[in-house]
Amino acid sequence: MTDVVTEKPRRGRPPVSDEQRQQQRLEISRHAVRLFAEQGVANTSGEQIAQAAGVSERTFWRYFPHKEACVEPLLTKMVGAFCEVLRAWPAELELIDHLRAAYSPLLDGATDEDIEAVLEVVRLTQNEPALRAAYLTLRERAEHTLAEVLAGRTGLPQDAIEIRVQAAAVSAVLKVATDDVARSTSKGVTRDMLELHREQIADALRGLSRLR
Amino acid sequence: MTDVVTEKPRRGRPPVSDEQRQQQRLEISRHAVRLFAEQGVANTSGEQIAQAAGVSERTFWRYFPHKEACVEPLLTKMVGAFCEVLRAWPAELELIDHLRAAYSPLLDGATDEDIEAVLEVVRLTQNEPALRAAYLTLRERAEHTLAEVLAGRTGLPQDAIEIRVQAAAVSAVLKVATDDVARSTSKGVTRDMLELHREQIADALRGLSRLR
DNA sequence: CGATTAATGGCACTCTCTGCCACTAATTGA
DNA sequence: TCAATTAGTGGCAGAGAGTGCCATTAATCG
Repeated sequence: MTDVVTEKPRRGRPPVSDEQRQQQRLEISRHAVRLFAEQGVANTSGEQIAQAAGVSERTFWRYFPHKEACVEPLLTKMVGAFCEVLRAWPAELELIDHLRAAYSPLLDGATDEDIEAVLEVVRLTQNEPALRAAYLTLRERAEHTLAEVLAGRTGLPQDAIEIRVQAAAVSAVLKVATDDVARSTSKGVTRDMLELHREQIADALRGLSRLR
Repeated sequence: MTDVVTEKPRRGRPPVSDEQRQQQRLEISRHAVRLFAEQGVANTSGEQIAQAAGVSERTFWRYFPHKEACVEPLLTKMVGAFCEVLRAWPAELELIDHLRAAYSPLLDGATDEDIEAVLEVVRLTQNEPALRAAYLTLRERAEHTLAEVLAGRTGLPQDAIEIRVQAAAVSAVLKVATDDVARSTSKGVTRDMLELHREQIADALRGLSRLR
């Protein structure tokens, strides 16, 4: 009956935990991004990244299917943080108010270096088409998570057009605001700027209605 | 003074016109897309595409910087058509009403084969990550055009946050609706479906306001 | 026809990424 | 402590992607 978990008596070396793997990916990606910023994507080879990260080239290609994917671990930090906040969106609140109350973009749970690194990556995607494509792909994956949250609130199915449109719209708002804050912090980040970022998102959400 | 056009007494073979070049790109892309659909992107080599299109591999790579770009000519047809409609948006009309009045998605100016081909490509992008990335990149380029139109209507600068957000949102609406129509026409297209597509876009635009 | 400029094709070469295999690491049971 | 088992790593070979360079061909003008 319950074949849900066919208890296999595990033997042999156990696979590394998912967190460990993510950690390793993140570590490699830091080196990759630094090299991308210094020399450009085209001038940075997989071999170079692998060497900088202290693994063999073969192993590097096992961690990343293509070198553009090196930006994923860092960008996921940011997109994921937003999704988490959205998950915690209480039913009785307006989205804008919730964000004002709960969204400290990148502020909590991340070190200052991480914030700087993430913004650096976003800036990179603005000049490196290949990285931009990876970024856009990542964002679209995140839309599914957003849709899940929105579906939960409205009772509509997760793949309803209205839900998917709203998810895509929220994602678009976040994208534009993030691009903007990345640009405006190219000469250094201050708390003020990140606060401004949050207000921009709120404003932008309001601006959506003006389309009518 | 007027160095605007330094009249060069042209000599030698003239460069091919832009339209001719686009036409050639389109022709090659048809072969590419057919092969992509038949065998998958990964199993289709540049050499194969070139051979099918009747040009040398070297020339093929001059027309397309990477093979994923082969979907651009067809997809541009669709995105471009929408942008054109938006350009013609009269100031006194609501967007939704304008679309209802003026947007025959892919219907005018395109043969039936073209419609089928475009929808086929969109469907391809849903299963082929590499093509999806190219599609998303193309859409983001189109956002600039949308922003231009929206800026013109509101008097705001083209790079104002509000404008960029609205452009991204409209683009997102169109994306979701297009994905949907592509999916629902996998077994053949009818006029009805395309009409429905337009209504879905209108509905989706309305749905945006419900985010508040 | 010669001079000039554009487009194409061919060749060599680098880089990306994969399949395969040998080797090492971690774990369990005898 | 020693097989047996399973996972991760590195090395090597090779197909394919994409570029630089040069010779050849095509189109145009005087």
